[in-house]
Amino acid sequence: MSMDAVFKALADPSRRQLLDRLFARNGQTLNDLCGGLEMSRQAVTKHLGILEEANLIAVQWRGREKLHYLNPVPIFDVADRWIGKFERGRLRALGDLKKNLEREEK
Amino acid sequence: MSMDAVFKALADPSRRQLLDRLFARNGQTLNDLCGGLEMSRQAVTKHLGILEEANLIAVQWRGREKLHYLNPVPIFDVADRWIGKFERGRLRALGDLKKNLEREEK
DNA sequence: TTGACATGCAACCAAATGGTTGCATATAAG
DNA sequence: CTTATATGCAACCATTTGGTTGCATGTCAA
Repeated sequence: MSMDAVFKALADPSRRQLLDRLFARNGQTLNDLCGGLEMSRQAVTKHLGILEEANLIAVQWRGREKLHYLNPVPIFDVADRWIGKFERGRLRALGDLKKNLEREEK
Repeated sequence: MSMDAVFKALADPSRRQLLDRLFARNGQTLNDLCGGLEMSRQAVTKHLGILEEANLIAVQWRGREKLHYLNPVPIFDVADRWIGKFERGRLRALGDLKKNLEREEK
């Protein structure tokens, strides 16, 4: 459950779209998730594999159907551990930038 | 200032490392940022270009030196607009998953 | 049992990515 | 002016990535 895998998984718009679809309706099958998309089923399979690898979706077999469930915990972790740091530094960094630009204008 | 560019920029560990370095000390030159790294200056230049493209760093010329400043605003935006949605759905999704697993155990 | 359906696996391909090297340009310093 | 320093630009290269197609496997239903 490396953070790098999560970042990489989120980097692709198709994968973010799949997460969006699962967010809208959880527990969809592979075929469900393929519906209306322009890529082939195999392309979706690969994307889902990468999301699964990053632990962003959990999978459950029901007979011949594979149900996909959104797991937003890694997203939460990334936001908390990594993005949170930058948010905390946000005002400071903007302050530096502003100060520097002001210095430059003199 | 597309969100896709931000996601893509954050996907690479070298670029996240560069942001970390700027977070530690803001306003470094290209040469500063190259120090101690294993890649060539040109590789760093390319990474900085991508970060700049994503508006994650702001640049300021001082003579022949290019100063780089961290801009965490796009990170904040991504966390707010996109990740925030999933955080809000976090408990719900986990509830679904748990409920489903329980159903399965019966 | 047989056929339809849901998914997996593997080979292959084009394009994007991350990196290098060599050379050019502009600014600072002696 | 000359030289060293800081950066940019462009060509090139190997690997990864996102996608395809074809075929195999497993499960449900008639």
